[in-house]
Amino acid sequence: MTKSPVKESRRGLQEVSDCCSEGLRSPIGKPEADLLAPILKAVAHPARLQLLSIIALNGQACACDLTAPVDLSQPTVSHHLKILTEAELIHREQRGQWAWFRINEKRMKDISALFAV
Amino acid sequence: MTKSPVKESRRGLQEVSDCCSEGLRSPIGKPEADLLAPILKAVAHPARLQLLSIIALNGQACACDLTAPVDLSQPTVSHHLKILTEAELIHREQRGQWAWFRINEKRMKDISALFAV
DNA sequence: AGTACATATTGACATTTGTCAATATAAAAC
DNA sequence: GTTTTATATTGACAAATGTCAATATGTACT
Repeated sequence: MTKSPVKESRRGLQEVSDCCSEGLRSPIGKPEADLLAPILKAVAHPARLQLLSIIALNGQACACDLTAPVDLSQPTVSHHLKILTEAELIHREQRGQWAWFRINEKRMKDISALFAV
Repeated sequence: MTKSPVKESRRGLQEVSDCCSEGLRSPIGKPEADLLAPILKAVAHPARLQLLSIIALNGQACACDLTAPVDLSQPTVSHHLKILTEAELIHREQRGQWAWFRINEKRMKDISALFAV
């Protein structure tokens, strides 16, 4: 066995807390910054903040209930949910014809820790 | 006295914790989201994360020491520092010909609290 | 007032982002 | 299998963002 290809390719946005457990006070180099920025970018949009809030508030939420409150078209909301999902800020689960979303608590904790004093 | 014009106009990015002290679990409406998003946007960039980290790490930092580590041109770094300053994530202070920056601890706490479980 | 140094602004440009209408796909119900 | 309902994808477009070279402004020292 020469190399573990799976673990290597699977890193991506995976383990934020691995790099920056001491928050901004531990040095953030370019690699760490490139890992963190897309996650924060995903959260840095008014509609996506609202979506996160609704999902967090109810523990879970169906996509069908997420279009009205943000006052955007269905495709646009679907797009925002995809961005949140790909940043692993939320989990997606198919139930029948509905898509249900839950908060990824770990990611929230990671972000919170990053800015903790 | 009919209205307080100063307080009204001065709100802007000012008091984040006023709206969202219970984090994502308290409902975030459009007004709150529009208040928060620009602040998070300011932080959601690799170079700006690195800048924040360096400033936080040293307690303070001179602009003159911030160009080299992020490997960008002087105008670009100046631009990023302006964005961080306008989002009130850092404080700017002129000392002679140098610009010094300090972290705005309150803002960090606010962001941290927003994502706290 | 003239020079040297630190930082900011301007203008230009390529890239990315947010949005929707139209369409496609998936899942259930009939 | 056809129809309905929920969600995703595509394609197009305007707007915002990140970057730099060139230039301007500010601050101190002679």
